[in-house]
Amino acid sequence: MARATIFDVAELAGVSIKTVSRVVNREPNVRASTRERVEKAVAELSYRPDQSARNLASHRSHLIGLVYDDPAAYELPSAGYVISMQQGVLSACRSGLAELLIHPCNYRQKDVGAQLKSLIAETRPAGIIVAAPLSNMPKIVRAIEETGTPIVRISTGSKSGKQYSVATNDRDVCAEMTCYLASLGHKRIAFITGDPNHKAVAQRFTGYQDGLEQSGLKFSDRLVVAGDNSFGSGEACGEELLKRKNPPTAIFAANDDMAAGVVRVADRLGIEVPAQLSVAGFDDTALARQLYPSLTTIRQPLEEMAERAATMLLQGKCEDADADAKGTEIVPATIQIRESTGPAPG
Amino acid sequence: MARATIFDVAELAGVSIKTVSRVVNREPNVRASTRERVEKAVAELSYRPDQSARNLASHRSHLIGLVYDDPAAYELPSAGYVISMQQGVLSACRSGLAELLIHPCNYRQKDVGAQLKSLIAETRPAGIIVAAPLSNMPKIVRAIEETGTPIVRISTGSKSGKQYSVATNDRDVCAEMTCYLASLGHKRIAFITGDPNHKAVAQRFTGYQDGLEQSGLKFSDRLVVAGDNSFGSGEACGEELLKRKNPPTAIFAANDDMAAGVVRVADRLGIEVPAQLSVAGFDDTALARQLYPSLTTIRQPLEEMAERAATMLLQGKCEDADADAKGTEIVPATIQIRESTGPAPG
DNA sequence: GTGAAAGCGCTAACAC
DNA sequence: GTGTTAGCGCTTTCAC
Repeated sequence: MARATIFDVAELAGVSIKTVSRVVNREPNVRASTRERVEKAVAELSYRPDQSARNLASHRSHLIGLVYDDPAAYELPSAGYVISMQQGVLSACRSGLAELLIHPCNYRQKDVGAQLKSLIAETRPAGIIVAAPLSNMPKIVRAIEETGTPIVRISTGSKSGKQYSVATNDRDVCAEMTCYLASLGHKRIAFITGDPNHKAVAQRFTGYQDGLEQSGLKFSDRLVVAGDNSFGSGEACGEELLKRKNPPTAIFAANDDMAAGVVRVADRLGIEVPAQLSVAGFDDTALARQLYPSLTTIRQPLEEMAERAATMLLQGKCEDADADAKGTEIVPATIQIRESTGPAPG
Repeated sequence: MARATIFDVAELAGVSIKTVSRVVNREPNVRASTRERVEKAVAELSYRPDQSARNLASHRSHLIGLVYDDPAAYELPSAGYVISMQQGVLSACRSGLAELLIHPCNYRQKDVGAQLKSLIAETRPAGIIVAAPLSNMPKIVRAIEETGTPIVRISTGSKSGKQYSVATNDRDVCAEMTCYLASLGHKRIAFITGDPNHKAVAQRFTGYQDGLEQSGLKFSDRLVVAGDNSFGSGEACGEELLKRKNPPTAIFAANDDMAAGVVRVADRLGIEVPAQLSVAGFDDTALARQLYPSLTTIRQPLEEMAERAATMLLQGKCEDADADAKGTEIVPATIQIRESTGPAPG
């Protein structure tokens, strides 16, 4: 049995194909009784509209493209980050009759822009979601914009009002975390910065400074060490900080992987966490819960952010090039207090 | 400027659209000089064939569907598993002009079969890759088979010769790991089993038994405890084993998450790893390297397996229903020795 | 080797 | 409210 087409359904329901199309696409202007007849025919023939035909005729697909930094390009731990976003987009897709096309890409390659344009030309997605840190790279964003495809950035930090984006309050929540550490009696709170390409990570540093100020502590760049977002760099930075004559009593790392590195190095140096040292991270990766002691961290609402982004796209809210209408939705991050932080020693 | 169509290219190259089609699809029977002219025109217009039109006309898409167990359905740590497979499929897609459509699905839902059929009817993928454990579930595999779509199972363990599949040697490598532990002098080697729905995990248990036998140790079901693949169950099983009067000196868990649970519980009980207890896992997740002590485990060649599967599909090797031609490719797993295993105490 | 014509299954624009 | 008619941009015959 060949698969049913819109003609088969129309015939069985005794209507024209246009009416079937209306019903399938949930358009208005169909009498309830007609709608029912059509729906019955659809069910009976287990009719599914062919997406290719649909896309071809309508000049758009029902595909959402999700573009993110290729995790294979360096380390694996961003797996959770990617999966969360995929989940978010997928749940929006399920209620929006769409499918998800994933496209990890390596921004270090010269021709990323061209690659993205090819992808778009071939698949004509209904919209593209670009995740951080790519969402902050002009060459990526511009390449997509040039195709005229609606784009939503999952960004972080800065509200650049030029495009639609979904962001979280990295800065504020980092200030909050810093205040929390200060409230535990810590006076020397160190910060490990991350990959400078990652704008969000820079925002976290600013938030740390805000938090110090709000807590009446004064900022010292001696307490700031530069990591690169990796576990290994967390170990290195942690070691440097902890081997000083007057080491910090709390270390706040710009992501969980680096925080995990600090915990590991503390263990090796015989420094007890949290009795002698408090450690906080950012991201709330699976690692954070499984570490011993489990990590106090900040949960980014990635899944929700991705879902919002996909919904914006599917509702067609991002079609117009009208800059005024564009805006940033903020989905707040939340602090997760676990075992790695406690009262300052002494 | 509207995007170029096959007509524009044909006109610029001074040939018919059919010839352009031949060049683009790498078909034979085109004179080299003609091919060149067409390629030049393609480049000049940056022509990209519209996939929708292509699919519509050819009754097939260039999409590969990847179906796997929805990680949101329970815990997050399978993120690495999913990402690895996606990477593998993507690298095959890049050289095969295809795109990847991901479809996590929850096998606990009654209508998974119908959902899969809808997906297939709508997107008409060139083929479907089903990952373990779904690849061992008849209702899933059958639903896909009924649509006539080529399918490759990423399986594990059993070579069920009925379908094309890519598998790894779970059983053999677990025997090897067990022998390795025995060679370190361990006599009481415990095993933590996993989710019974996961056939591969059952194979691991069989491999453990093989390994004991090969090492001249006798199997005792007192040394076998049932986990459910989660970190928490690893903690629980580890605690049960370690609180005995005559505890095992080595624990081999059917996956890394459970092994991590054992390490954590050992730490809490003041048992040193690996001095007093050796712990081994399976999967080589990111966690394995980041744990302290880092985990001796088994690396599954997931990415390679997924790439093989996608390549099989893209080469059209899975079209015929001829059962004889079908077979299982084996990609071997390898032992990764790290810090969590060492000589037996005493 | 190359080309002409006929669709693929749908949506869009308009008529009724 | 509903139907008619043209395509969308390709691949597929099959003819040359």
